[in-house]
Amino acid sequence: MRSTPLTYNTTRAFYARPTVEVARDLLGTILRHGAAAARIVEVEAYLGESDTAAHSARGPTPRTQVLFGPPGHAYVYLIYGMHYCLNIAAEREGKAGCVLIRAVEPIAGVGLPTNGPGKLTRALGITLEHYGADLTGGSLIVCAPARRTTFDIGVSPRIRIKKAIDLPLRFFIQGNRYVSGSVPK
DNA sequence: GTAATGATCTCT
DNA sequence: GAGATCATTACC
Repeated sequence: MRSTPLTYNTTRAFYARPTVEVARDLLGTILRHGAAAARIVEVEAYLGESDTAAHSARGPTPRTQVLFGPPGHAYVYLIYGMHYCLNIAAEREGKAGCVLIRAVEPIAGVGLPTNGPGKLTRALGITLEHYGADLTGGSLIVCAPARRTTFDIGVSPRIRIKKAIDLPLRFFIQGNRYVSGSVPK
């Protein structure tokens, strides 16, 4: 049994920045849900404007309203009728933009694979009940490591979307074994 | 009301 | 490479 790293909660200001910056800075942070903890190793940025691949591209809808609300809140949705995906709203209130958590590295209390968007939500027990949850305080939170670790950040186009596939908005920790093995077609 | 779509995963 | 499986969205 190893001790988990000392951590401090992320702040609202952390998320109230350009989506791409938030996405990059989320790499290496700790996602906690109850007793489960995992390190974020792969993310994708979805921009609110001029990003046809984003759910927020065509304006607010009942589902995407949280993306236009205050940053630092969870956007969870069911995809393909089977899997939940966890996103974190970025940008200031009134402007859409979010970061999809694609893969995490288990730290404690995780007994299932986490190398994929649908897998990590299942492994951490994240469901629609977390829709709109405040990730700066609550049962589901994101913490930053007390000791900053350094790593190389890899960049690539986003995976398995059908629009705007040319944009390099996927970020991951270079060489980390928990980065999803999915390869764009 | 009806139909198309999809930021996935698992098995073959 | 294909199927599972359903909420959301767009359109009639």
